[in-house]
Amino acid sequence: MRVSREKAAENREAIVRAAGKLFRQNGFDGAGVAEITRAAGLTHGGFYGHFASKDDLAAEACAQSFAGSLRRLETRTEPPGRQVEGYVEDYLTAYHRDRSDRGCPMPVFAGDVPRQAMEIQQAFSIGVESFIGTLARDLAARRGAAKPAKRDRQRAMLVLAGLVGGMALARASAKAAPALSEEWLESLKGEIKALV
Amino acid sequence: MRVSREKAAENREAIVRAAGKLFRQNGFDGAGVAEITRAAGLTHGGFYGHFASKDDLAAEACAQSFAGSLRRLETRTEPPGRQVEGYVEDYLTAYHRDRSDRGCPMPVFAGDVPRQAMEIQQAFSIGVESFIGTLARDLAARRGAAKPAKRDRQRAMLVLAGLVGGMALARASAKAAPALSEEWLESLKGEIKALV
DNA sequence: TGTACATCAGTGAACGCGCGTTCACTGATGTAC
DNA sequence: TGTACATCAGTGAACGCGCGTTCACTGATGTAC
Repeated sequence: MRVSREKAAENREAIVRAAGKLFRQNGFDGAGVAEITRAAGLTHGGFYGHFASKDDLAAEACAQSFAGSLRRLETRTEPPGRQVEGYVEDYLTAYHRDRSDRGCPMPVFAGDVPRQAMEIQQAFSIGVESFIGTLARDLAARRGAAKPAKRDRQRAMLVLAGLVGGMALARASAKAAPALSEEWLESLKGEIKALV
Repeated sequence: MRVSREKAAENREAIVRAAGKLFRQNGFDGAGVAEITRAAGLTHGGFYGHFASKDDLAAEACAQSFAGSLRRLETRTEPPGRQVEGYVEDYLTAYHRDRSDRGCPMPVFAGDVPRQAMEIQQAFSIGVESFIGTLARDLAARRGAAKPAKRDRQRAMLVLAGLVGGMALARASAKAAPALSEEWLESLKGEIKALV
């Protein structure tokens, strides 16, 4: 049964949104086309009217997840030069650890991206580059510099690697070693904030 | 056709070894029982005489990969207090990035571990804990301290998170953004060595 | 504005495929005498 | 030490299942007059 063009566009958007949640929750290989379209309130049959393939959807969902995650860094309330600190504080929380479906795509996807389709790898790299740039700009502002220098970018990359690695490791130990998982969040919060 | 008990033990070991390589190369879900046993020079039929399940093998292969990786940290030639620095230098190399099948299990596995069987999560957490302890001991030695204090452990966790996150991100960008991938290795080498 | 019909978004059954796992069988090993 | 036979490590076909993808069909939408 045909639906209006407007409704069809909404359905497409609902699929991308559901995919963003489910891929972040279960990984690219852990969420199927049928599960995703069902979560969007549809059946899987019409899927290929909207997307060329599952990889095509995954690349778009990856890009959208990055955009949403980056927005949370760019719309912070702290003054410039204090935003990275606040972001680190919000990033290394039990809530973020336990709700990967709403969180940063990097800790969930990074390990699998090398084995995914090229369009997914491209969307991921573009997202990472945006994060580095935004972090570096705030680190430059903290120094009173107008534009980020190489040292800002390098420090931004250390901060990002620490956040992504730390969150991935905190999640990996959450069930089998909960005390270690908490320690990841607490220790890194202190160590990384001391870097900025 | 039956083989000797000695040969059977060798076959079992060959399966674990092949699994360690293939899981690190293709991920837990990306390497199958048939592929692994074939790489060990066997067929898949006899697999369940050696292991209760694929997850059972994965847990053992994970533990063995950690042991081998940890050995590379514990048998370094630098004097105590200088070993972390050397390890960082070896870790953040193009060779390590391009040969994940021979490298550290953490960047490959961390993202998928939360969705794996509990025995795999346990093997992973035990391995991570060993790494933190060994890194912290060397950081303590650098200070001239006999035993690692809390600050050594926290710093060790930052170093480990940076290495693991950095390597995962360097691999994720290797094909789609090779310049960014190189930058991950170079920038983090400098930044992390400055931490110890 | 109203009518007739072409369009096409979405449905649900079906496809081929690869996966983890099972099982009847084979034949060399290990053991009892 | 030699022989007869029970044991069991490994083989390869087969299983059920879930996956991504395809397709004939449905019926409301959008359009031509």
